Amino acid sequence: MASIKDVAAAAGVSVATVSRVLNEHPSVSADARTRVLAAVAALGYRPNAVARSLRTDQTHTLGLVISDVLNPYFTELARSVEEEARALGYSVIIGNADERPELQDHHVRNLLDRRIDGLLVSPTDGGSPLMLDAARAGTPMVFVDRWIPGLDVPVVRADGRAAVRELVAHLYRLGHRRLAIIAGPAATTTGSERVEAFRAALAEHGLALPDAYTGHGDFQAESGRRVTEGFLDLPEPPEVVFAADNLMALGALDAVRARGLRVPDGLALAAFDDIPWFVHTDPPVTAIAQPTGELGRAAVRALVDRIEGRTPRSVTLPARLVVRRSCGEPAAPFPTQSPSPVQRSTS
Amino acid sequence: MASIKDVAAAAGVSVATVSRVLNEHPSVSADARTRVLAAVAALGYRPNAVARSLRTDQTHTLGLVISDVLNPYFTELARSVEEEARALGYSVIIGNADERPELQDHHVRNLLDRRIDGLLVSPTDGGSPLMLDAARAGTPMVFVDRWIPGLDVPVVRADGRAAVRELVAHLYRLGHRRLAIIAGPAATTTGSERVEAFRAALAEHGLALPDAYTGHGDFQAESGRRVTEGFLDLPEPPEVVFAADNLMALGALDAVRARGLRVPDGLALAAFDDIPWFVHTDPPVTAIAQPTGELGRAAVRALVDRIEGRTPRSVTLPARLVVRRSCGEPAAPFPTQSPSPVQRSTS
DNA sequence: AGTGGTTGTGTAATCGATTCCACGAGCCCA
DNA sequence: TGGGCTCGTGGAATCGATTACACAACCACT
Repeated sequence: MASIKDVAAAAGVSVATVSRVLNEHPSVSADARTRVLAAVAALGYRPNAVARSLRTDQTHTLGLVISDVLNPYFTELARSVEEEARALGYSVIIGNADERPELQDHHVRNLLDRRIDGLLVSPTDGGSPLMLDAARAGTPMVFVDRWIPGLDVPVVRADGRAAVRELVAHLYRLGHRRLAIIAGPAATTTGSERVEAFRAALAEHGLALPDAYTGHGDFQAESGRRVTEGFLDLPEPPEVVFAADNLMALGALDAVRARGLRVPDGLALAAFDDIPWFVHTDPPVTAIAQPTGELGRAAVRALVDRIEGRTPRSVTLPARLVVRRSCGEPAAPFPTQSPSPVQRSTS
Repeated sequence: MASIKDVAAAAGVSVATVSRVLNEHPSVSADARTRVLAAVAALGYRPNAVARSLRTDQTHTLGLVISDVLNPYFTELARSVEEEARALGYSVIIGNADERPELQDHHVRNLLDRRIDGLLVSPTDGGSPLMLDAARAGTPMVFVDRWIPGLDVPVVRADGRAAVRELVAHLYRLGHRRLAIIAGPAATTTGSERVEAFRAALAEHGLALPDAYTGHGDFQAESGRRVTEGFLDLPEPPEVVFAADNLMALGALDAVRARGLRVPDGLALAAFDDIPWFVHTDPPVTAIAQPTGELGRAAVRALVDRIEGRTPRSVTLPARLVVRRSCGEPAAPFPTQSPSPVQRSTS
């Protein structure tokens, strides 16, 4: 593959001049410029990004470490991150942690070794020494969706509390009183926050959240199935299960179906994170939708601000409830007189 | 961040010795080794992968350009690719082409500029000059799922012909005679092959595939919806629609539902590519399942063989039919006496 | 004692870019 | 005419690693 020296030789100039042409430095004569550009075209020359990075100490690359690529929420996030990064002149290397802290560490280490310009993380745990050190050492970093408390790192996330209150109000209105939750890992902020929001919302209606109705999952489908089976085995099973993410909801759906029960009569279901498939499941699933694309874009903007010397801002956007049929009430065929801001999907 | 010079100074040796210790070169004294390792630990030194790549001309990185990240098939593929690559000591940079040739080109160019060791591509079209040149110039490359004819590049893919024949036999047995297909772009191999396999299978039953029953989609949901609406507007609409990928099937499901019809009574549906959600849709969707994980792993192995000087092999694995309820017959509650190798899912 | 071989180490070249600095040419103005 | 500009250019240092080569020290043989 041709290098800058070959181009310089072909154009009859020095490598410095070639570099200046390529970087649009003003003081290059028109004559030299055309000769260089001709040589570049003739040789099919492309600058070696590795060499450039070594010299300039910038890779124009962002690292994105997400918790689980098979989760459509994170896929959509990754997509919007890549789009916004591309628009700003950066590429993205994605690391999939699969909800495993040691894999997350592997990717963070790998990305740091590659001298990425900045790191976007949705941590699977409270943070390894590696990540904490990197943050404190000044590696540009932004947390997205989940975060690690106590670090001076901007956070871009959705606030689901209002939507969870709406959801609980909706469930209460439908007559449900025994409400259970499948929580995520307590080490993640989204794992604990969603439980707290749910518990607080229940309290507003004078309802408690007993331990037996608090299942511990890991944000993956299998745990949703396992926890739901436990609920169904209780002497007094819950009437509704609220899964803290879409994959655990999928597992719950499996478990209900495996018992020969139906949603919502046997057990009603709601989920955090809305995805296109929820419109088509049997029945369509009531969910709390995050503004995923907006979160990804905002996270990239914050990170690039940090990298380029501007001051990054944390961003919190509201999530919203999307009512479908998995909790009992058939979606109204026409707008009801409901004064609440609950949205109804078209499904 | 500490460099090799800092380590050398701290350990009281030359940079060459540090490098030897790090690369496990045999002729280093035990004494020097321990001093170097101590300095490495004390400084928290990590080798700069950028500098190393420049010198060795290897990045230990594979590029993966996929057609659409939002398609669960490709997500699963990407995941297995990353896993296998990691096991073999490589990282992966994913580029999402979104079924747009110019975006595909952008990513290929970007990856080549970064001097990735090899490229895994699932082409969205017949191949741009850039990609053809790279292949001919000797860039290690492997095609996965889709390929470009006429290039000497190994191909790792699934052969769906047998499964399509089984599907058509299944549909015929259920009494369906008017069968339509939503094809992918003719520029992709999977776009044209699936139509050909379908047409050939129909011919075995004495059925034709009229133009009116051949819809042209682009592998994304919206096109599935549009084509299906067209089918439903025909004076004599088809009884079954076979979507050439899962997203177009999702679009078809939308279109059917929007008309107030139901699957399979209003219109039966089958899809190429099976995904976890198809078990939970209303009704569960009959699909042709590819051995996705195996494909991803085989593709990485072929590419790494090529990179490391061994001779890569093309691989073709069979796809298989998974019968569910979207074509009419309720899944049998117990194994039938069917002598055919058709698999039945547990849904 | 001299020869040859092994072992451990350092010096310096190298990868492909960017960029500081020096220098010559041309111009303007005093 | 000469001093000070600006402009265009090339030489060379530099980024952080790897590695060819030279060499010193040591050992083992003849």
